Amino acid sequence: MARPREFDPEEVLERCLELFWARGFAGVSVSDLEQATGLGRQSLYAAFGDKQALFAAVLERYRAATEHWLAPLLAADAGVETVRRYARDALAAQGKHGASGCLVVKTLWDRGLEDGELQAGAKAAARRVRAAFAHALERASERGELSPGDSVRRGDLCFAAVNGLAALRRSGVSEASALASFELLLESWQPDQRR
Amino acid sequence: MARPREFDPEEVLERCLELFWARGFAGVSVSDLEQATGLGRQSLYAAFGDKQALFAAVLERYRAATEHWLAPLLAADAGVETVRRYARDALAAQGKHGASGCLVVKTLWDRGLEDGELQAGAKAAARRVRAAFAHALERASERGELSPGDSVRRGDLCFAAVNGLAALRRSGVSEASALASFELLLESWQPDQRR
DNA sequence: CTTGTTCTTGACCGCTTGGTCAAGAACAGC
DNA sequence: GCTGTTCTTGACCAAGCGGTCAAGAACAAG
Repeated sequence: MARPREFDPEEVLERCLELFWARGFAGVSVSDLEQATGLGRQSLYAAFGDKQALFAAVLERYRAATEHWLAPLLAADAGVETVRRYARDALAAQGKHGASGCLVVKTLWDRGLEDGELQAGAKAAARRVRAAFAHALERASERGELSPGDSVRRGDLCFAAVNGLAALRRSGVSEASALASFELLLESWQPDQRR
Repeated sequence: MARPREFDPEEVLERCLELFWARGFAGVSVSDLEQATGLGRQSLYAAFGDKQALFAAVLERYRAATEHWLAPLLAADAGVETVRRYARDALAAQGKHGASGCLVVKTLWDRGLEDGELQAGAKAAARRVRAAFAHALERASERGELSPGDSVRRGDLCFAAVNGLAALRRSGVSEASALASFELLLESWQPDQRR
């Protein structure tokens, strides 16, 4: 029995996500958020709490979205092609959002967010991604798509490489070229490499 | 015929480098710089210009330092071991400086430094590193340490991986473990991999 | 229509930011 | 020991920051 909200919180979070993703937590001012969302300041604060809480909500939304991307890697039929597709999609998504790399990883860098809460969440999210890579690669090994090897370590290398691709792109490499570099990684583990 | 400076500019730049490296351009306030260097504000501004110019000087210093690290990769006798050593040293250096990744790459991310000047310089520096990797890998291929392949693309992958290692470390992976993952990359290109 | 609760609007707060100004301190050249 | 130039010190500035407050607008329930 009161005045209803005039905006859709999900939509607002989406706008905020774009900003935070592109510029980082510290790089976005509350005024920027007002402008991007079209909301008044008090509306934002009443709905989400302070800036850090808003960022936490945004990060959670991002995490949920990536969870969807991770699903194929965690599936039983995951394999090399799944990893390849993940890298391609991740690269494409970053391209659309200003080639900013993974928001979770960016959060790991960000100082000023050292309250532990967010950092711990980001670390956990990163661990999930690494585990998903490891799982897919392990499956691929079992199926004979890859030569036998330490899938966990390979997963970590994939994680590092995928995140490094963002740096590569920033330095002026095209999306296609960056992806080709990543392909090299998967190819090198093929068992039947040209005999 | 005037009052001489009471501080060593090089030493001051070194202090500033530590700060900028750990926290990024926007994450360091001029007051922080005063405190870290022990200098008054006017001394800083008189000697280096504004904050951005100071950062540019710091970045140049960093670039010069990495140039020294790059030398072995560009030498004629460069090979797999050289690349391995570079990755190890880079990882160790990052460990000492708060595991913050390469300052040049961080600069590429940083918005607010979009004046073009710095970004262009950072891009060029990144390109030099990539070229150095490519050179070392090409030499290694020629010498038969590696299977034949596209050294440029391999170099880019090395660049991505090395930079991704910083992300790996941030997510909680130990230095030794991160290095082991990188080793995997070099191993996978060995021509005599177990037959 | 009235009432009660929530949302919205916009002014406002203290604080920090990057940057400047002016006066005093310290030295080189004469 | 002057004199002139530079360096240093510390106060100061406008602007932007994250966050709060109070009053008005809009709706649901009675």
